[in-house]
Amino acid sequence: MAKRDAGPELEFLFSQGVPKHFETGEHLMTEGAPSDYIFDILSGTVAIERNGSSGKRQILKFLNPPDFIGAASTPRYPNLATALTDVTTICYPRGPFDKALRVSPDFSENFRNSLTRMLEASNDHVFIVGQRSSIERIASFLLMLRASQANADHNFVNLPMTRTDIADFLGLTIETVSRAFGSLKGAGIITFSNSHSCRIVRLNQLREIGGRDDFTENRGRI
Amino acid sequence: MAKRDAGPELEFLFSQGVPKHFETGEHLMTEGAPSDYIFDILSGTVAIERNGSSGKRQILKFLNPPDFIGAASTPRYPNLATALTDVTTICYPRGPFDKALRVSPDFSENFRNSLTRMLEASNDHVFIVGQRSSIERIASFLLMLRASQANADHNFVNLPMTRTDIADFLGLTIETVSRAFGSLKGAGIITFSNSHSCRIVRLNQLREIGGRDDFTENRGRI
DNA sequence: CGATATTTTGAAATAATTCAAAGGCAGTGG
DNA sequence: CCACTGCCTTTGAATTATTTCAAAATATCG
Repeated sequence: MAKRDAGPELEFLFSQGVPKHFETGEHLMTEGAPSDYIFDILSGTVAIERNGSSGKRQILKFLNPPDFIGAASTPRYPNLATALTDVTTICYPRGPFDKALRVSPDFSENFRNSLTRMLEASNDHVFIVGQRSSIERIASFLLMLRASQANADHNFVNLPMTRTDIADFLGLTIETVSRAFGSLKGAGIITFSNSHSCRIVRLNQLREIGGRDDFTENRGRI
Repeated sequence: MAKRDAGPELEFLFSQGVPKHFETGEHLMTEGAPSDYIFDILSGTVAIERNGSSGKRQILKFLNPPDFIGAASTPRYPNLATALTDVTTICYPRGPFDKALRVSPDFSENFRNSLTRMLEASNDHVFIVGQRSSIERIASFLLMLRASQANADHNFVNLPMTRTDIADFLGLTIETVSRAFGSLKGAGIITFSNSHSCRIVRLNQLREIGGRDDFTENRGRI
């Protein structure tokens, strides 16, 4: 989320922020609810998901600090947001938020840039799910997590979500996810201490499998 | 694209617009090229695509009037834009465009809403490719085209793109696309006059298969 | 009309899913 | 502290949807 450093309207917006806490499994917003709030994530992991009429579930994004939720331009949220861990947020009402967007070009530009990044992340997601094998998807996924987690040990990756969540994010089943992790492990590319965290042992091989060059962060660059 | 009705900066921006024409197969922009221009599409169909290192191709979006291209916040375009038909555009340099975004809250809001809609369309895309069978993907695709084409005959759908393009959009092969069209035809749900246009005969059945309720346009609504 | 590219159809191969069961881990209560 | 319970994950075997490879049919274009 765009950070505080200018203007009385922004000061006002930030003064309107209310801390909100969610426990694992709670919904920050539900499909069809009025899109009255925007949440700035301070800690924890949130899944944005869509539940199809046929019972299918697709996770659209995993969000972590400093992401925010509630970009919807529609009057109601189109998707469901679920806390995968304990989550703390600051919750801003949409009124002052929109006001700040209109009044502050800097704030507006920051928000626009965030939207663009989310759009590019979605494009990456479509590419992964549309074109890649299960092992490649898992490799890309691990690389994405690695990039988004500023761990002291860069090759240690946290997996706060369940296998079901990973499967629903990557368009696979939990069994396929498990087998893909298994074959990366078997190839000596990653190791597991427990099932919710792993260590990348051969980063270059993982990058090769994951197709590092195919993603936004690494394209369109000088 | 946000349309003209206010302010001197917008007047200036619009005065800077240059008409550009592209023939089938030409690129409006290429991966890694400086993102110096934004194109307003006046006619024709453009594919935004990503070509993976392994030779895989994913079409991220099919764009038609009044869509625009070049939202990239990065200094270089991350994706490739290809004209699928003859395409006419107005090309705006990024400088005045960004200036207009900073100066006009209305213009900025329009652009932000466009970005949000694109993001929601991407989310739909992820859902389709991640969760649905080949026939369901084709059904959704036909419904999307139907919605985006304001044809006099609402159940007549143009397919300006090739089967390869459709396959690369839906994460399938051309053979699977062909077979899926074949089974919808066999079920009497659609008919073909030629391979680049079809008629929806049983819209409700197509909607059932396509999962109409699962998409942004039909959710988050009152 | 002939040549080339695109689309459709067919048969075999394969990646992923489904169904089924075992293994591992965390929390609860005795 | 240990056994029990329930949940999540892993592994196995069979099934299936989609892909791949190959060829025929159809459309497009000079």
